[in-house]
Amino acid sequence: MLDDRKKRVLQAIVEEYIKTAEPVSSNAIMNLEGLECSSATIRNEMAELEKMGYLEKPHTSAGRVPSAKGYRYYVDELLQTDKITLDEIKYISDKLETKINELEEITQIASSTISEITHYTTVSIGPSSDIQKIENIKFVLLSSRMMMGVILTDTGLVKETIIKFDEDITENQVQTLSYMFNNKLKGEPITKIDKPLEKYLVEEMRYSVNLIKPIIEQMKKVVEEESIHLEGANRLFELPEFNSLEVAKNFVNILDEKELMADMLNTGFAKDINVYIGEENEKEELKDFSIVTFKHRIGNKDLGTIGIIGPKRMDYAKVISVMKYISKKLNNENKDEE
Amino acid sequence: MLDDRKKRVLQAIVEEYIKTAEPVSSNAIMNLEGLECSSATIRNEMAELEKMGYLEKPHTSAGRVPSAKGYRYYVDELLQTDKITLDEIKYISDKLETKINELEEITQIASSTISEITHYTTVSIGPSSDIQKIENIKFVLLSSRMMMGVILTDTGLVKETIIKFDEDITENQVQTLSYMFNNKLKGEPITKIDKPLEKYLVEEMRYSVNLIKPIIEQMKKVVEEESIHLEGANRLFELPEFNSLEVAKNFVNILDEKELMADMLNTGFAKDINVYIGEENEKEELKDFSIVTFKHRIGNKDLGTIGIIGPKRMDYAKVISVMKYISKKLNNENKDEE
DNA sequence: TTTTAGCACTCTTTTTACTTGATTGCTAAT
DNA sequence: ATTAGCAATCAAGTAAAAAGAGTGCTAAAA
Repeated sequence: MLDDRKKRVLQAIVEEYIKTAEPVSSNAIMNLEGLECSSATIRNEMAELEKMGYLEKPHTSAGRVPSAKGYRYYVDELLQTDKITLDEIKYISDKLETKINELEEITQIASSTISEITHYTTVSIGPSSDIQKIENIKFVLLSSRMMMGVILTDTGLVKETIIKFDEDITENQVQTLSYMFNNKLKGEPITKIDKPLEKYLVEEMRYSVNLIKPIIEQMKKVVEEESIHLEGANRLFELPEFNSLEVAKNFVNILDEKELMADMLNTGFAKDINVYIGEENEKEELKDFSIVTFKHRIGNKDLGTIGIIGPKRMDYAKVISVMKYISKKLNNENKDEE
Repeated sequence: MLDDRKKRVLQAIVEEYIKTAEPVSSNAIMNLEGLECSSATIRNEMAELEKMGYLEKPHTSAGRVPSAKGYRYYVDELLQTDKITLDEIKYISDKLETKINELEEITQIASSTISEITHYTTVSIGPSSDIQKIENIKFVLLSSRMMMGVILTDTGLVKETIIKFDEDITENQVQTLSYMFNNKLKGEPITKIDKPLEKYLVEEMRYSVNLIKPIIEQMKKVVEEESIHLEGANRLFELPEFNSLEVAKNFVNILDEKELMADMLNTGFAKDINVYIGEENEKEELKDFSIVTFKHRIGNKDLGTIGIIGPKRMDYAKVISVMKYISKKLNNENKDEE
């Protein structure tokens, strides 16, 4: 265990480094609250913290930088999650009060708000398809060979897609299809829309394959589609660590690989807010970054997951404070919706 | 006017510079076809071309680089638009033959194909809303206070949106609304969905404002929404000019400002393919880049506009060749759709 | 025993000077 | 009109030197 002064030194170094991105010297943090002693004393503490693995030295004559272990300790033990100003509270409230028509919009609004306040990049993704159940399916005839399929899920999400046929269809057929699909699928998980269902409908129920096949194919596609939303990709370029072109390129590549991100955000979590610091990320490409994931919900209705990507020296306190506030806000505002 | 050898020298320099991104020396282009003379002779021609404003020198002991005027002359007079290989033709054909469900998809497929072949970034945008007419409007009840509105336009586009109400609505009301909106709007430009219409429906036709207002608001929003699609944002980072962080940051900022791009692509064009070289771009932010816009269509059905963003030394010949081929292909393949 | 002042030592960063190499522009010969 | 030859120019690369920041250790003070 760390004694109180060591904790204070570690905290000061992490916070200073988050602010400046420069290795922190003993001079820089002396005389901070709780550290009213000489730089020599602090140097001694720093040397010990380094020996214990919480700090690192880029080279002999530089200051100290937190190690992954150091950040981890900071996040787990030292972090204060009320680092949010009145202005920020006002800003978030305003944003969340915008009139919302689709639940997906909440995720996007939350996502962009977080990006704006923290100045990091955010990625958001809807609730994963395996947990969603079908509440209602509708088909609408649009023109002689085209109809629209709409799925309403129990999480309040609406997924729609256009389906084209190679032959003309009638309003009557559409009605029958609506009725039949509803009957068959209401209450089932959306992943039920799949090949076996197609087979069943064609072979057992004797529906025309020309009709069923395009429907299943297209609906399956839309159901599986992860709609990934990115916010503030340019923000990270303001950070000094992005002065290395190496890192910058790396980052742009990460953003381009959407599956990677979707993967990240869908990994099973113990808690609603999870922090992955540098090397803790499973993916090699992410080891220079930290990621905080935030599964947000109203009541027990899963709305999706938001991921914040920033440098390892991300302002964890700010990020987590904002998330907690949004979470609270969502659940107060919308209590009546439950 | 430039004499033949000057044209040849200018062309050689532009093409060499496009290939290498290094200032071109007199040595590098001598002995190319049509330039069988000494480097001294070429130096004389280069000096003259510089005096006329077609070339520039980064510094005394460097080779020459084309000026904006040089590129412009090259694009207008020297460019050959059949610079497309058999492999590329095959690749494009394959891509365009994918089964397509929505017209919007064509634009995206064309856009990504162009990006893949040229290695530049592309931005695409659907047809501008002022030219589209309403072919059909449908409303579908989703749940007691929620319905979906679907607009089918004459360009084959489908725009849909979710509309929420503060009070319960019945299947009957939805039917009436469907009928009425269709009656009123069929054949009208989609921009007709606007405040005045709301006013008319509420005040003259005596519809409930609680019903009409959310509909108009939401439909107006979805109609005005420009869906911008980006492809290959990371490709530009392979180019040597992106080794300057300055330029890289600038580029990421451009990508983030979607309105800027939409603006660019919607600016009135004389021709279907337009080239804007560096400073010719109206927006300050774009002066280090060149942009080629491509308005593509099937018959006279406007499908949208694709913009290619690349460095000033973009391979104009390749880009324009690909566009012309796609344009031809679209109109042959889909002739029967007309 | 803990804290602190003092100072030599280390290593990066910045500065300066020097060398190399590519390319031009000019002159004079072809 | 073309070309060979060569001095002049300037970026880019290399090496050495100086400056600066921060530590770690020692010995004295609290």
